[in-house]
Amino acid sequence: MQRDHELAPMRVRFAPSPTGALHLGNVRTALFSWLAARATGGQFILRIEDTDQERYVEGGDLTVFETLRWLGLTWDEGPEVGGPHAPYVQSQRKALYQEYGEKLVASGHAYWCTCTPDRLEAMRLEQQRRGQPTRYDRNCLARQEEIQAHRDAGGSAVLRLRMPEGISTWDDVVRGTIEFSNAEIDDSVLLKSDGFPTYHLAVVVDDHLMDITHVIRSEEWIPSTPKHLALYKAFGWDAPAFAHVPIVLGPDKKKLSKRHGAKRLLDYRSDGYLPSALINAMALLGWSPPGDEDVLSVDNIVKHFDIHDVHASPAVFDPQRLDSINAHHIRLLSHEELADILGIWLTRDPASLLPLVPLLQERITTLADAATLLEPVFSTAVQWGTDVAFPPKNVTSEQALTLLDACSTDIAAHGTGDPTGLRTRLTETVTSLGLKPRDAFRVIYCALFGQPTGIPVFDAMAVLGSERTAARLAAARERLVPTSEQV
RNA sequence: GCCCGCAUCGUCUAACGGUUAGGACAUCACCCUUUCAAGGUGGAAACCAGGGUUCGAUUCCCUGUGCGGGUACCA
Repeated sequence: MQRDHELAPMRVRFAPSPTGALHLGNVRTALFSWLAARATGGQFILRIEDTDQERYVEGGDLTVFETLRWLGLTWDEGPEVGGPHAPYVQSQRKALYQEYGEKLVASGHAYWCTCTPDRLEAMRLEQQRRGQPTRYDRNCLARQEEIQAHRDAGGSAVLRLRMPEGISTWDDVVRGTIEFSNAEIDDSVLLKSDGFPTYHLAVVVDDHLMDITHVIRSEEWIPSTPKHLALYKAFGWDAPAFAHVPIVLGPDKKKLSKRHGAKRLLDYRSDGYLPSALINAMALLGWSPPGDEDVLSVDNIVKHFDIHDVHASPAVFDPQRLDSINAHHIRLLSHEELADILGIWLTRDPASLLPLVPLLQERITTLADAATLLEPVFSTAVQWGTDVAFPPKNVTSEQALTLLDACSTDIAAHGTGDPTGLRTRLTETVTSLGLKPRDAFRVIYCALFGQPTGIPVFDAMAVLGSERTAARLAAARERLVPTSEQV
C-alpha cells in the first residue's frame, strides 16, 4: 500500500536480551522497528534487557551489536553510541526500577510477596484442576506489615503488581482492538528477590522514560500487554501505541527459536548472503511492497514501509526465497562493487577479480558459489570430478581428440586473448565433426575444469593464459589416449 | 486446563463486497544458448467448514475446526 500521508516520527526500540545469537525471527522484529523509525524520520533505540542474571551470557551483547551493524540496522541511541537516556543497559538501571517499584507500593498498586515456589505451583495445579485461570491468590496481600518487618530484617521478597479489576483493551497497530478481562491476568512479579526487575516493570519504566512512541514487538507479548497497560495507568503515564508483529515460523510451523535449530543470523554472512538481501527477504515476511516487484533495495523498502501495513498472520521463512533474492541482489551490483565484495570474501585483490566478475555474476546465488566456480581457474592442477564422463556423452574419443587438438593448435597460433574468435573457429570444427555444440563443448569444459560445467570456458582460457591452457589440454589428451594403452 | 492470536496456490503475499482471485519463490514444458546459469514464453497450483448480514461474499458477523502464542522470581 502506498502511504498517502506522512506519519509523525516514531521513536521505537529494539530490546533484546543478550542471551545468545540473534536469529531471523528476532531480527525481523528489529528490522520492522528500524524501518518504522527510518520511514517516519524518527529514532531507533537499542536497549539491552539483561535483567535475568541466570541467563547471563558473556559477550552476548556484542553479538547483538555485530549482527545489527552487519545488516546496517544502526541505532540512534543505545549501547556504544550513548544518548540522552543512558544507560541503555537494564542491569545498569537497577536502582531506578526499585525506586519506581516503591512508588507503586506507596500508591497501592503493588505489594510484597514471600510465597514459596512450591506453594505457587500447588496453587496453580489446583486452579487448573478446577478449570480456572492460573493467577496468584493474593495470599500475601493481607500480610504486608509482617513482610515489611521481614524485609527490614534483611529478608527477601518479591514485588507483585496488584492487577486492577475490569477490562484491558487497546487498539493494536497491526491487529485492531484486543481485549482482555483483567480477571484472567496474574499479579505478575515486578521485582525479583535478587532485586532485579522483571521484564514487565523494566520495559514500562524504560519505554516511558525513553519517550518510546510505538512499542513494536512480536506477538508473543500480546498476553502480557494488559499488565503493561495496568502499569502505565498506575504510574499515571500515557501508554505508547502497541504493534504486535507476527512471529516468524520455521519449516515445522513453530516459532523460530534456537532449540528448533534456528540459524544464527551471522551465519548467513559466512554463507555468502548480502545484508541487503537478508533485509529484503525479512521485510517480505508480514509486509509487502506496492506493485509486483519484490526485489527491493533497502532504500526502497524504507521509502514504502509503514508499520500499519504489516499484517497479522505468522509467516514461514522460506530459504529458497532468500536464495532467489540474494541472487538478484548480487546481479544488481556493479562489476566494481561485486569485485570489491568478492575480494574480501576470497581474500584476493579486487582488481584481479574484476575481469572474472562478468563471468560469475549471473551464475552465483551466494558469494560462496563464487569460490566454487573459481576453484578450477585458480587451482594449479585440474581436479577431475570422480563421476565425470570423458569423453562426455554423445562424443567419441576420436572426436574429442580432434577437438582438443584443434583447440591446442588454435591457441598455439592465436593465443588465448580472443575468446570469441577461438570459439568461432572451434565451432567450425564441431560442425565438421557433425556434433552438437552442446555435446562438443563439454569436452573443452572437462579439459579445462575437470567437469562439464563452469564459467564460460574460452573466457577462462584468457584468464589462465596460453601456457596453462595448453598444459590442461595436453593433460586431457592423455586421458583419452593413456600411455598404458599405447604400450 | 484457562486466556489470546491467526486462517488466499507447497511457501511469501495482493485483494480494502461485484476480479477470468493478481504477483513472487519453488515446480513442469518450451525458446534462447559454447557448458552451467541468466533471460523469455507458457502450464499446473489457493479463498478451512457451516451458518448468518447483503441484490451480491475470499472480503463483514457468529460458531466450529485447524495451526500458533501465552499461561515463570525467562525475556
